[in-house]
Amino acid sequence: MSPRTKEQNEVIREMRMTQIMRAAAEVYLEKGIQLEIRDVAVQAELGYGTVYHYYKNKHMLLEDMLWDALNRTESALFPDVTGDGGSLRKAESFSRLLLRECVQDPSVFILLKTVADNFHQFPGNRFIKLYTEFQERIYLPFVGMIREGMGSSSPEKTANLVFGSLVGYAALNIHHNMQSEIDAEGIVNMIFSGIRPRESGTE
Amino acid sequence: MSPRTKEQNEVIREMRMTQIMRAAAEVYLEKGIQLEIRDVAVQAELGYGTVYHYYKNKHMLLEDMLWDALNRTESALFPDVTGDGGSLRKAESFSRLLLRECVQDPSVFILLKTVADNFHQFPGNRFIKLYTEFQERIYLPFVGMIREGMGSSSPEKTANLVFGSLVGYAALNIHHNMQSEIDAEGIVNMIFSGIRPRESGTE
Amino acid sequence: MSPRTKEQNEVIREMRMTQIMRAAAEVYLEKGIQLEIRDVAVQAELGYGTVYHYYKNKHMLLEDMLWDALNRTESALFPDVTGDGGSLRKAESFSRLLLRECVQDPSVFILLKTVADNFHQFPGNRFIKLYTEFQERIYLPFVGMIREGMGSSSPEKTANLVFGSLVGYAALNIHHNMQSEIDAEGIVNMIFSGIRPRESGTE
Amino acid sequence: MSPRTKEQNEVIREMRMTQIMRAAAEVYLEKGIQLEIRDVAVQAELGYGTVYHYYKNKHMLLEDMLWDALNRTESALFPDVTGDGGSLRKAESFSRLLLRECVQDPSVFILLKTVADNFHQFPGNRFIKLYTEFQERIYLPFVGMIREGMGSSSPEKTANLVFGSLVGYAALNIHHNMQSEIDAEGIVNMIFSGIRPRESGTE
DNA sequence: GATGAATGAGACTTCATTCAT
DNA sequence: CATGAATGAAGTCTCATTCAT
Repeated sequence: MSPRTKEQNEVIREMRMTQIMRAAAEVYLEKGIQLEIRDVAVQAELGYGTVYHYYKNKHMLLEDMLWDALNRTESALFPDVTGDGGSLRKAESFSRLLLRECVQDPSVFILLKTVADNFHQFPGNRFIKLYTEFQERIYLPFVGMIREGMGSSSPEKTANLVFGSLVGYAALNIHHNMQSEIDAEGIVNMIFSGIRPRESGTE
Repeated sequence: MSPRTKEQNEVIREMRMTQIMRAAAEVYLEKGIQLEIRDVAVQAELGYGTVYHYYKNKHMLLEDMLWDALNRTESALFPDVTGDGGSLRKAESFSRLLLRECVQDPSVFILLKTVADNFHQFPGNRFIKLYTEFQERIYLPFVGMIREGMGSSSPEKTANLVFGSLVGYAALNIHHNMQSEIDAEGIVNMIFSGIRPRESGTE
Repeated sequence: MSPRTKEQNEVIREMRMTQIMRAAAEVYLEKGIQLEIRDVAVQAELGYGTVYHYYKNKHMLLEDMLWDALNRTESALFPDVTGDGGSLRKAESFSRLLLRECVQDPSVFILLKTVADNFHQFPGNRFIKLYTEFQERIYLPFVGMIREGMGSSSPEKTANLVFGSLVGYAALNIHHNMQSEIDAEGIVNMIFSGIRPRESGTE
Repeated sequence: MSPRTKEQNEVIREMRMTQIMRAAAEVYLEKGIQLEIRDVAVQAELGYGTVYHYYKNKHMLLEDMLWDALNRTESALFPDVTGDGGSLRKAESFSRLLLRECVQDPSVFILLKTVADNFHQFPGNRFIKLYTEFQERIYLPFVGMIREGMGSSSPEKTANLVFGSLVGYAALNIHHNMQSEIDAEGIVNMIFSGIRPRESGTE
């Protein structure tokens, strides 16, 4: 009866959802949590009914977008990070990659900012699971690197400091349309030269 | 003739408006731009009609709150900053004070975050004037200190870096209810040790 | 205890109420039924609390204003009208005076227009009494003049025709700020030359 | 691809908007400018959300209703008017048609009354354009007929007189639920016999 | 799968009115 | 008497969501 096979439909489905999430991220960048489904539909060049065809409601869409971003963040970070070198080097590399992802992928930026802001202004506790997973899959590994690399007594504080700075810096540039100016190398060097333990001896 | 004198009324007005702005800042911290006038009224322990007695609408209230914060920020920074010492010292001092204001005064935090985010998610261009004044009265002086202190070729980039980091760090802590953990001294030292030009000579 | 005698207070009271009604008429001319008590207060150069000191609510104020206008209309018309001459002459004279009152006294105009519009858009049936009295004291006498003057089979229809025309003409001019252009003589002549029974034969 | 074609949707839109405007005119007749969107929706047998689906707000709805009435007024008048006969005959015919339209089509009546009242009580200057067009398309042609027909030195005054009278007469009858009594022939004869220049000589 | 017509919950805002001073 | 601070009922409007096609 159907002129399309199941597989074809599956492909369309996949495509549409990606298209919608991408649009949502772009609109979110502009309007924040106040984004309207209608805006998303316009941005995606779809009717707004179509958005509802794929997402039961606004929050499911945002949630899906953020889960997707979490997955992509993880894949972007870990192949490269888990490598050689001292742990602090890893943390630096991790930070650099994070920043680069932010610039390239709006939804990754949104994820990080949203986590940094503790999902304030997101209603309900729909996002607790997402937050927990972010902690486990992204934040705690990062804290680990810092701990190992510095022997710091409170690696969480340091991690927060780095994480907050990175996200704040990214936000400032992105919201002022200066993505291109973001100097991942520079800021990461700065931050880490600031936190790196004073080399003993000759100072 | 008049039951209350003009002065008495003026005092009441002043008081109420401050009370309302304070309440608004607190609610904003929790709900962001989605704050409802009803919440503000509840927080201020007033009927919501009273809020409308003083502010024509939500945005006028927020605007007034931010102007007020701008004034307080300025007064908090400059008496102390314009002092002795090298310019970089001044910039450090400035940063430290900024962070402390953020912690003590929610509306200052909101101002800084809002400026950093370029008023994205604030509708219309009601806030251009505020932004311009912030630039003139807070940001440019800060850029000046950096320029003098570092001879950097792009003090703006450095200022953005510092400013973004400070605000990002503050946001992360405030939104996770860790104001008390904010280590103004620590983060400012870190940032400035990161940007301070390498001392030539013996290193 | 009171520094003013009862009489003095009575005088003030009288004065204030007139002042308020006058202001109300002026505002009504501009904003219609949507007039706000605050506007009236501004126009009367009083605090809006003061208006409420004299009038329990908006509708009582309007009602009082219209009753007042009714009384003034009656006194303006009848001394002069009940005179000599044929009844049609009286009706003409009546019409002319009516129009002149309209121009000089906004609240008379409002009364006539409101009656012509059957108090549509006035809520409730607060105004039935006023309407009835208007009929008895102004409209029916006028119908009587027409009946006598024309021997018409339906003097009401003719009266409506005249009354509607007068009010419509007045409204058009007043709302276009052309009170000064109102040519009472002209329009009344026109209307009455139109309704006057054709004089037969020898003229 | 599309479930309903663009054309189908266009037809629905057109229908609904007409339905809503018609309902609005009916409600306006009863409540005037104080009409509520809810009443309009009830009258149109639609949810009030649907009204907002088509009209951004109350004033846009009224504006559209009046533009529509202007167009219909024009089409009703001119095919028949631009005909044979002396200009005064045309003006009479024009007046008769105008009055008939008023009776049959509430929104035409509202348009004429609103214009006569110079949009007093309509807020803002949203309606200037409409007023101007009314002048050009309806009023000035009418003034022209009068000028030609009478050689009057001030055809505008005469036109105002006629127009004001017609609208006032219509208003009185309509607001007293006496549409059926409106005697277009009669009042038009009356008015024009009143303004027609006395035939010199032989009468 | 794709769409926009239809809808009402709920937020926003106005403004009449009360009342303490 | 005179006033404006305070208030919430009631209207305006937005926007997420449902659903017929």
